[in-house]
Amino acid sequence: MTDVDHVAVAPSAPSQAVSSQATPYQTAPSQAVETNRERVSRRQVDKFAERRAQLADAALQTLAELGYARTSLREIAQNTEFSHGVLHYYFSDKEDLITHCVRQYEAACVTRYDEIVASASSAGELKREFSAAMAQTLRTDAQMHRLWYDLRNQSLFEESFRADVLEIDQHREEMIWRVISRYASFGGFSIVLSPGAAYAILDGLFQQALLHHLAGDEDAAEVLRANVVRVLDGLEVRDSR
Amino acid sequence: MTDVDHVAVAPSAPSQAVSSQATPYQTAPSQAVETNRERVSRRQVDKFAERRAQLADAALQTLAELGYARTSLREIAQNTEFSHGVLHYYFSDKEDLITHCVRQYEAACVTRYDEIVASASSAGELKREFSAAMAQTLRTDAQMHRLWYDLRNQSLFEESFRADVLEIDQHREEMIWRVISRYASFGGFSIVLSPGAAYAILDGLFQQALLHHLAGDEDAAEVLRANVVRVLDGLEVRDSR
DNA sequence: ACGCGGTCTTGACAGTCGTCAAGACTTTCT
DNA sequence: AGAAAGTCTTGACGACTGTCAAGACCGCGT
Repeated sequence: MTDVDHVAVAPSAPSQAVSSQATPYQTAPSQAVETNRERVSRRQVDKFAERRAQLADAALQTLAELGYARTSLREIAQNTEFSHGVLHYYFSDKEDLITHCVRQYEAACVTRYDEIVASASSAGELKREFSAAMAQTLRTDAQMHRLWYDLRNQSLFEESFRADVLEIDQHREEMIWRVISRYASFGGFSIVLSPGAAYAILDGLFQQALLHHLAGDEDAAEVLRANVVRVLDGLEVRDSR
Repeated sequence: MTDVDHVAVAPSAPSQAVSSQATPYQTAPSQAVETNRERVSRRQVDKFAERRAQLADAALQTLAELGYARTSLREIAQNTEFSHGVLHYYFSDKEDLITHCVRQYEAACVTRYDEIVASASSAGELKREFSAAMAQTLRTDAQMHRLWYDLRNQSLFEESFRADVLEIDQHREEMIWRVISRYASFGGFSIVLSPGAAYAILDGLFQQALLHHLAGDEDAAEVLRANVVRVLDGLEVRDSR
């Protein structure tokens, strides 16, 4: 009877969570009746979303290890306590899984420097801590960063990721701009560069450092730090003439 | 007898060209004897190298269309008048083919701005023409550029391309530096940025513009041009204080 | 205690991949 | 012209891929 819906798309209650993308229990139904069944379904939906997130995490780890081109669903499942079939229980297909991965990645990456912005109390301190944080995340999270660049590059060929990639890129740009504009307000000058240009410049420096770092260049992080400082210095000088 | 060598690796005379990577007829043998056979072998080697280049061209075109992850040998052969088997006659395996592609790509890309450097007669002219040329190649050669970024990214995961990628990246950096240093000497100032940093910054701007251009943003090229001008202006101001 | 719905495993499917052997065709040399 | 070497096609192979159906398992509510 409902076997097709059951297996192919998703189980009955959580299926709404899959298709509508919004947490289904926010659309409050008649609350007086059936509160019990409602609570149950909510618990199920939570559990469903939780496992989805867990599987997407494993997928992210696999993607960061092997890269997009060499990552298969069976390989992802092997970084998991489950078998490969479970992926099609929680995701409609591979594209759905990777899209979910991309969105899940965003949450962990887009607020990276915000606490530095919040805690710094001078232009010099912000400059020092921001450049050091970039060098640090290069050393610590190189795999995740190369995954991001890999996925962003895929979006140059495959339309399906493009919207999500552009959205994440926009958020990264805003994150950088929060740093830059705070830096400018500390220093008492304004910025000639647009937010987009500032982001592109710092991203270019980071990407180059990532390449050299992964190629075994141990100075890459330090060079990156120095270059970031120099770029920030350049912004400062530019407006104070 | 020599069937294995014959088919799997390469034909007898040109096989040296495949394995030794250097043009075999540069290692001049005894020239007095057998000049005839020598001339023949040379012609064969030329023809062999020519077809290799032709096939690598088709592979480059396919890679630029589909991206590394989705390019198969059969797909490459379909952009060709030959069948898929011929690729294993001219290349030992897929890695060999793509490595050859990468090296062949380099030749066509690394001298892009040199004539501008040669012909410009002032800092302003160089700045105008260089930024316009970057915008122009973004519009015209977007497919090839996204291929380059794709391959460079693959080298973050796969060691085999890394050396070639780093070499090409180095040449691109030098190409940019020829522009920048010429620009500085026209303007009568020196540059604070290292060649690597200057390249990374411009490359970051270009890559961002490429993403937006391929996403349908028609202003991307013009924005790139303006940003490049602004960066060059920044260099100029920096040292003249 | 029973049954049902959600969860997960197993095994298979059709398709594609890189690779390679066998042989047909073409060019070149003697 | 015949022989030999080079070139290319054909078809197959084993491995791997995404997908999915069938059913086993398990915990919960009744």
